[in-house]
Amino acid sequence: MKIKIRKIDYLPARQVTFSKRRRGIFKKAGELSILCESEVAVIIFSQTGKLFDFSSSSTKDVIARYNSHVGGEKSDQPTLHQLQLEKENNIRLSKELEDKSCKLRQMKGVDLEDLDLDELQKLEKLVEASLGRVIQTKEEKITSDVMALEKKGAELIEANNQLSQKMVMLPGGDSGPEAILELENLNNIGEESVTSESATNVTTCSSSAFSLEDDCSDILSLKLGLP
Amino acid sequence: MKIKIRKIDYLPARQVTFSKRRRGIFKKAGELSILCESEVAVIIFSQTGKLFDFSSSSTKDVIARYNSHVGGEKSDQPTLHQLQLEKENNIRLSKELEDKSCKLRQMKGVDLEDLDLDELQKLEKLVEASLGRVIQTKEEKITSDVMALEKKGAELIEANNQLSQKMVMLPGGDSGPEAILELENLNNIGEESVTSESATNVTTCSSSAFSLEDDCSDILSLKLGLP
DNA sequence: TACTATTTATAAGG
DNA sequence: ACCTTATAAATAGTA
Repeated sequence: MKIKIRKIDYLPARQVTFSKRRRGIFKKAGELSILCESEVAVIIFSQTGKLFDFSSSSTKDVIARYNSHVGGEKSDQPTLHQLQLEKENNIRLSKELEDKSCKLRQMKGVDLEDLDLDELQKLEKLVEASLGRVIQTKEEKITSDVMALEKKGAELIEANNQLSQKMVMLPGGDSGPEAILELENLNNIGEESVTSESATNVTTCSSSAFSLEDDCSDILSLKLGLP
Repeated sequence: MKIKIRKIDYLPARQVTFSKRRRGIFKKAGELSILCESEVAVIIFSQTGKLFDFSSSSTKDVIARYNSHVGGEKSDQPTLHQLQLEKENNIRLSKELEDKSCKLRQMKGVDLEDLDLDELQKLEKLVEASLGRVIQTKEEKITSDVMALEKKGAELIEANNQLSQKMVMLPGGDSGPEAILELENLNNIGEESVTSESATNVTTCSSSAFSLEDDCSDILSLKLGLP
């Protein structure tokens, strides 16, 4: 009764064998998955194109797992779970963003209709305190900027003095005196364009609310009347 | 030598059985595909997660055929592109959130180190203006709250009067007089708990910054000494 | 589908 | 991992 493993020509016999062996394989697959705690899927298409499948869990899951193991190459398979996570993340972020926007608007003193009196008073205190800190920071900034300017001005004057001393020792050079700047000239430039090195790492917060479109050239680029 | 179909506890035996039966299934699958001219794929993940697969043609092809047979359900295919979109969306939201957080902190007067003088001055003006609006809103609120209170107080007094008039007409009822409240009593409650209907739709902005944990019971729930 | 003769798979042990 | 062997299981052919 042994048979050769080659196509069974007689159709009814083939159909019977197909059905018997198919059940046999499914049974073996189930046994394997239980005996060895493994995940198994069997997919069979009959000659007529009919689909039969068996899986210890879910054929789709096993296929997904297969794709994630095999398919670094192309296909989709970081799969639904990941997509779900991303979507949840998205929803969370949107909520946080909405919350922050709401608070920001309230800090700006708009959209206050929904606040009750107690909240309004707390908000007032908050904004008041904020204003105090801003003013204090601003004043500290002015102080330090002025000090930095004075220091640089003094250095410039010193440098200028040294330069003009060298000038007068050169033959035919009488352009020296015009290059000398006094300290007062430097200080009077004042609050318009004090930025020297502070505006470099603000890019993290591209503040469109309080624009930072100043890009004044460095005050040190003084044209000393030199070639 | 018959065995029960349940997990083999002894690891080495399990491993041996796994490999033997796996080969057995693969052999059977190959035989079936030849004998009956069918397309077969077997996918097995060992307990340790290792993948073994067999197919009469190509496991991927069989999976593709499986998906086209099963997959009218849209679940798996739109993923890759969609996942990409979700991720980009996520990144965008994160950036916006960071930006909003930064601005919010600056509005609160912290993290001002990176601002230059010009920006600080603009911020000061902004906060100043905000404070003005908050104060104005607060005062409007106080006015309208007080007016609403006065109106309700008047209505209550009117209602009370009508009730006590009915009381005196009833036999044996002398609990009437204590229920009467004067307008002054109502107004003196004042700023502690004025919220009547304004705190319902604030939930969109769960303000932890300026807490809104007031939940005072309605001022209208006056116990008139009735049964 | 059911039976049975036979082959095949495999559990246990070396 | 590979053999052996006893036994269980699968199955080809038949009714």
